[in-house]
Amino acid sequence: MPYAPEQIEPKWQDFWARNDIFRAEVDQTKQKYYVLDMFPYPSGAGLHVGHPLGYTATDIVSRYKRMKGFNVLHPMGWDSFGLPAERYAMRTGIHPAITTKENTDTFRAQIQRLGFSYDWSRELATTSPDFVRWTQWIFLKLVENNLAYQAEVAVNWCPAQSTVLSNEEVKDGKYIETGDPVERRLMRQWMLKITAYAEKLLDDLDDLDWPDGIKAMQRNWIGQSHGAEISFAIEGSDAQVKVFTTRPDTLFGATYCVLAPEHPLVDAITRPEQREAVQTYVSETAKLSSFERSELNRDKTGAFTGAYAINPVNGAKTPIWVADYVTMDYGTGAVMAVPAHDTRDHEFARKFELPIIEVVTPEEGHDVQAEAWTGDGTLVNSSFLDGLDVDAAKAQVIEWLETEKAGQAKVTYRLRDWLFSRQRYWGEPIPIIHGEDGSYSTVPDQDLPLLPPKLEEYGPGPDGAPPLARATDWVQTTDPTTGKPGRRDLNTMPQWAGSCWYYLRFIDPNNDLAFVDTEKERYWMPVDLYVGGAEHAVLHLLYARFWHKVLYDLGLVSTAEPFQKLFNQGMILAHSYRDAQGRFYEPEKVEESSGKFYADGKELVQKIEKMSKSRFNVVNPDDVVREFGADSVRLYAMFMGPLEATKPWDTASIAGVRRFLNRVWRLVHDDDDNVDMARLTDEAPDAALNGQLQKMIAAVTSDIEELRFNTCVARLMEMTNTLTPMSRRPRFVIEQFILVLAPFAPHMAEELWGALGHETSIAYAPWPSVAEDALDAADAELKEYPIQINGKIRARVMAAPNLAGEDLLNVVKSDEKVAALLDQVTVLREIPIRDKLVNFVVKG
RNA sequence: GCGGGCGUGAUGGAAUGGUAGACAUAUCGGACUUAAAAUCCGAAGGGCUGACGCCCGUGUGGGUUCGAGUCCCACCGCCCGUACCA
Repeated sequence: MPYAPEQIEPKWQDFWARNDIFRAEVDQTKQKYYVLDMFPYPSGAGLHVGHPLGYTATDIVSRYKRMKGFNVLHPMGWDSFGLPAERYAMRTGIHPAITTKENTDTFRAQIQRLGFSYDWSRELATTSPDFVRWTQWIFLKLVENNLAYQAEVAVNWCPAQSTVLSNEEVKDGKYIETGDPVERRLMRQWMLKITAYAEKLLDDLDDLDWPDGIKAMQRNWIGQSHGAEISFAIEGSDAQVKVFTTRPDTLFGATYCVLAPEHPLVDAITRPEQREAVQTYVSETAKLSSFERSELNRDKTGAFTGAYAINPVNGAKTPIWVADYVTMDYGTGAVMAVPAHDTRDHEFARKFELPIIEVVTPEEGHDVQAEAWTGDGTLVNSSFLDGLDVDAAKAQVIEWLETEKAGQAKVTYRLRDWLFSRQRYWGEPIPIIHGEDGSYSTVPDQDLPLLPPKLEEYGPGPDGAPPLARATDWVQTTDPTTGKPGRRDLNTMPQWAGSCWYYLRFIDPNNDLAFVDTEKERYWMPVDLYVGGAEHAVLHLLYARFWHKVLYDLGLVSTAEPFQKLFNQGMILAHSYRDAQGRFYEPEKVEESSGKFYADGKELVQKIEKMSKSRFNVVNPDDVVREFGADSVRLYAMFMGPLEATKPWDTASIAGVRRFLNRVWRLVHDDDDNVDMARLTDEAPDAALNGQLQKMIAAVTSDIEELRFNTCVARLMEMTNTLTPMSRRPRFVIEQFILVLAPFAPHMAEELWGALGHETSIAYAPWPSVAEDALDAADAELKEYPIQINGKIRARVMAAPNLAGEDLLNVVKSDEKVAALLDQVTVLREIPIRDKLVNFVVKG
């Protein structure tokens, strides 16, 4: 019987589980290594081949680090609150907890079939009461420290579904599931003060070993900008309008001011004769969705208030307009407009015929009346700033403003506070009790967790109230601190809450006294390697960093950052097939013929796209495991290409790695499936074979450290290709090879390790070290040196390896062919490169 | 617009500034077989040539260098993120 993964894989998975092989405990004598995957939402669709990609990578690192002697923490759990289960409950009446449990069981079984070395004793789910308890406890820490507050904010309201939607569920002003329009509505919501951490979140990025792209996205999202806040007095009023600008140097070029339509001063300053026009404009704007309002190609619109602001620097009267190109949620909600040097102001000024005053000299031939000049230049028309460049003028004008008390330097962030309430059922209820007088108090620690109440129906409550409002008995309660009647908060937390701290709970998942034990936390944190998709680049990773920093400032965790090294696996795409009408076909129904594709007699177009049900191109890992085995799936996932690259899945190509594993099996087994004693020898390998082995070990070791698994697999294949035709195979080489194979194809490695007579699991066998002297001895005989003439290869010379300098030149020049080549020309320069090549620079 | 990334055979991809295409898929040829599958061995970037060989070749155009897929500049194309951010 040949290699049969369907038999050996379940056997070893069972062995690992029964013997707690991957159980991790604090051990101060060993160096720790914490490898974490972004835990999945257990959806009804089951695992997707994208999951095993990242999980295989972290599993290889975990197994490698264990063999290197590290104490490895490698846990898995479930981000199990989520909307699909709730929607399913609304349709069927089946409680989301039931659906969630079923899906989790499916996911767990699918993941276990791939042979990952998780410490399953640490499995957790964000929906479990024990976990919810501590999520709520941390939220209350935020409340206690004034980092959570309630405010009236605009939310996405979907009238057709009578529910609030998250930003992620809204695209182009419509609910992505049904296409129903979504409008803005003011509601009282819980907000988390993430803006208080904007600066730390930005600064601490510098020391993290994260991909530059992700750091850049976080920096962008936080959006720090340096400028000035400037106060403009309003003519005939005590009020002032404060504007934020990054170009205070252009203050002399301000020809009007603009308030956002929602700006609180709009009403107060609008002159009676303009009131009707302004009110009409403001209410028209309010009707627009945020999508319509932010459409880039929209014409500028606005209305004049009739009021004038006084430019503090020169006393100039500038008209105050209301326009929706200024939004209330950035800066101060008001701007000074400098049309000569800002493209948006320029466009507005041209439309409403407002003056354009040049204050920075543009480059030759640029006319600010025709187009704004936003580059550097020399200040003009600006009194005491004349002659300065932009940077000097900024500093100068800020100094002047501070002296005159008309403004000051100011740093503004794009980051907004985090809207933390959802009008949902399947989430952690916000543990707050509201008093009749409008005050609120927190649910005491000993009453946590506060779980979602039992409901008959999971849809929105009466009058569009959140679903929790249906549980009237639950809502009506007594405030345990005051003894007065109160009402529970009707909101739940967003799905992000659990993932903000789950990596801490993995360290100590069963602790009843604390969210994590201090000593264990000190031992295991920070996470040394965190692998997941780039779709969480901003939201999850920013939210988790925020919570972690709050916990750090409260002295509850020992590191300022949770995830030291981050790596993003690339997206996996797949072939899709569609006909001229745009209908998709399942790949099994497609036939290929001379490079074209057909189904039902129609010619199809093949495309590489994201996997999705509607395109019929989703690959289920279970099917692939059944057909090829888990080790093949793992190897293929790694062999496809660089981990971070977006790349297409091609099930046919798995045959290649399966063939490789078949060959590996036969390195040890004969045709009758017995250990092949005839070929396996106890002789030491010759220098060439040992050299290749050592090079392979060195290459795989450094490639694992750098997460370049695709080339690891290629190195393993090369070794096998060398060993396969050999009639005598040194046991030493075979065993070293199996050790290096172990992290990649652990079932195969355990099986062969056992077949060769080892009685303990290969999981903790020491990783082979590289014999440096064997590396040098590798090419004991001859190697080929390419000979270049003026950089082009003209000959090849066989000579001893590792030659350099004069030695190399002498050998090369004594070669007949080289001598002939050099005979006709004048050699200007000789460039011998040690162990590589020789280049002759010649003339004639 | 801004930020990040990517362009290499039929295909996935490899290559500390030093032999471009490792490794694999698909293809073709051979061995084994009554036959097929499996397995093993071999061929293969393009062009010219009977052959030895020669020329061209990593999106395009320049540059640095003895030598560039790799470094620098400009451009073209594609992907991802983000945007009236003052």
